[in-house]
Parts: sequence; C-alpha cells; structure tokens
Amino acid sequence: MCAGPCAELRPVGPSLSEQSWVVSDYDLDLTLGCGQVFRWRQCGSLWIGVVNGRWVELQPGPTGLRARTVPPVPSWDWLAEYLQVHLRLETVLATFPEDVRLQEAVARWRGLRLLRQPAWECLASFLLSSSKRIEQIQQVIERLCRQWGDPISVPAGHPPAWSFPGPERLATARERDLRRCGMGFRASYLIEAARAVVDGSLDLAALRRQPYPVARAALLRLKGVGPKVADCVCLFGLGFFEAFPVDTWVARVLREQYFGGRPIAPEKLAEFGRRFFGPFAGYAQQYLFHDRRTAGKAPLRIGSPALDRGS
DNA sequence: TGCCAGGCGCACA
DNA sequence: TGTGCGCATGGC
Repeated sequence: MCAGPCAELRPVGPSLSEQSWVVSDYDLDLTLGCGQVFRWRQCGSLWIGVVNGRWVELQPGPTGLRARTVPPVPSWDWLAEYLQVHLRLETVLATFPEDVRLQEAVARWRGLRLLRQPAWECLASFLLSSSKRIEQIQQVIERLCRQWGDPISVPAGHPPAWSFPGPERLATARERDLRRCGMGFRASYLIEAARAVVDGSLDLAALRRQPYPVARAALLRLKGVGPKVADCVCLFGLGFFEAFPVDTWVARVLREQYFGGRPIAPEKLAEFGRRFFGPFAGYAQQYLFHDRRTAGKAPLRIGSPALDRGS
C-alpha cells in the first residue's frame, strides 16, 4: 500500500497512454501481492510498479485489466507478456490432480496468476531473497533500485521511480557498496551473477529455449543459487511452468499434508511436486504457498468452480 | 533477547 | 549422501 494520500497521486489522464485487456479469472491484488514479485505498491484500487524500465499503473476492471504508462508506447506486447493476459486460467486448473488440499487452495485464491518477469530482475531478486521475509526483500530491492538503477519518467505528481539495475551496472559494483542496501552476504552472489551474464557464461535469453532441466542446471552453477532459487527463476522468469520451488512454506505444507509430517528433504519434495501436480506444477506451488502463508485469513468461496468440479 | 525469514555453501561424518 | 552450522539483516 502506498504511504501517501492516493488521491493526490492520480496521474493527469490525457498525458498517459492507456491499454486494456479483456481477461477473466485474473485477480490483480493476489497476483501482485502473493510474493512472486517485489516492486509493486498498492494505492487504493491501483497498483503502481516498474516493468522493463517503465513506470506502470494497473487497475482491475469488470472485464479485465487496464494499464497506463508514460508515452510513447509503440507496442504493449511487453506488458501483455509480463502479465500473461493470453493464458486461460481454466486451462491451467484443468491439469491439476483431484487433490483436496490443492482444490481448497484454488477455491480460496482463484484468480492468482503467475507473471513472466524479466529474467535478470527475477534472478537478482531471488538471489537476494534467501532467508529473508518478503517485506525485507521488497525493502532491499527498493534500495538497490534507488542506488543503482536509472531514474525513469513518471507522471506529474508521482514520486520518483527507478529502473531495476542491469547486470552491466552491478558487475562493476563493489561488494561493500551493495551491502549498504541491506543485502548482507548476498552481495557477492549478486555481483558474481551479474558478471556471469556480462561475460556471456550465463545467457538468460538462451535458457528460455532450453529444456527445463538444462536451464535449471545452468542456474545452479551460480554461487548463491540453490534448488529453490533456480526453480523460482525457471518459473517466474523463464516460463517453465513445471518448475516447483520448495521454500520453507511449501516444504511445510507438503510434509504436513502429503507425508504425515515426516522430514522429507526439499529436493525430494520438489521431485514429488513436479510429478504429482503435473505440467503446471509451478502454478500449484504458488497456490499452496500463498494458502499456507496466509493460513486462516480467507474463507473458502462456496460454489467456486474449482470445488464444483468435484474433489 | 531470542527467534525466524520464499536459502545456500561448506565442513564433516 | 545427509546433517549441522554460519552467514547479514530486520521485524516481532
């Protein structure tokens, strides 16, 4: 939520470019607030963030989504891709197994979508995420962008905003300077990853065209990238829907619900997740993650299509 | 003050 | 191959 009075931040309409998409089963609040992405701020019914170095305002509507940004905007493909507006959620849900635990989570949080984040931003963000709370990750990334990103155009009356710093910028940064953002021991990981991208030993764009195990293995070669971070990048940044990140919350729910509380190793849980939940296991993971993390905060939506399918 | 967080690397058994 | 600990930081 934004800190200031939202009414004062409303942009001057005619100066902004606007685009709408008709899309169903899309809950913007859930999608931007579920912990898969760290740079969006809610301001009433609006969400304000930065995508591909552009200031963006999003608003949910009765038939879909509306977006506004600072012109010129030759094409909106970049934002459509980011928001994944072309994906029918029903197609995803139809692949899920008849599993009570998952169907309950879907019923509670239907409309939660996965974004397709810029790969470098996704990798850098999740490198900084280890052993931190989501709120702390947001703070660190905000400081990182303020200090190392470039100022971008924002509408009149809005606070300044910065792009996410590219690998070229961070590859030459000093560790002690990065640590001032509050990232601690993760600073060296970030610098090494940036250097790998810059020197070409890690080609993130090429990884999109590789099979999931190949892309995952390439990410695992980076210092500071373990199975969980690699799967987050595969899922949120590279578009591998079969990736199944196992963090503390997902491990907890899997052990509780599927293994009788036994201490199964995270890698075994990831294998189970990919096999049991199918080609969109990553989507299932995000529903289980959000459901477990917000346990007890939302009632089941009685009559939800997910439950009506019978499970 | 202690615990824990969208983990990971490393030493050791 | 599995286990335990240290690593920075900040909120509760």
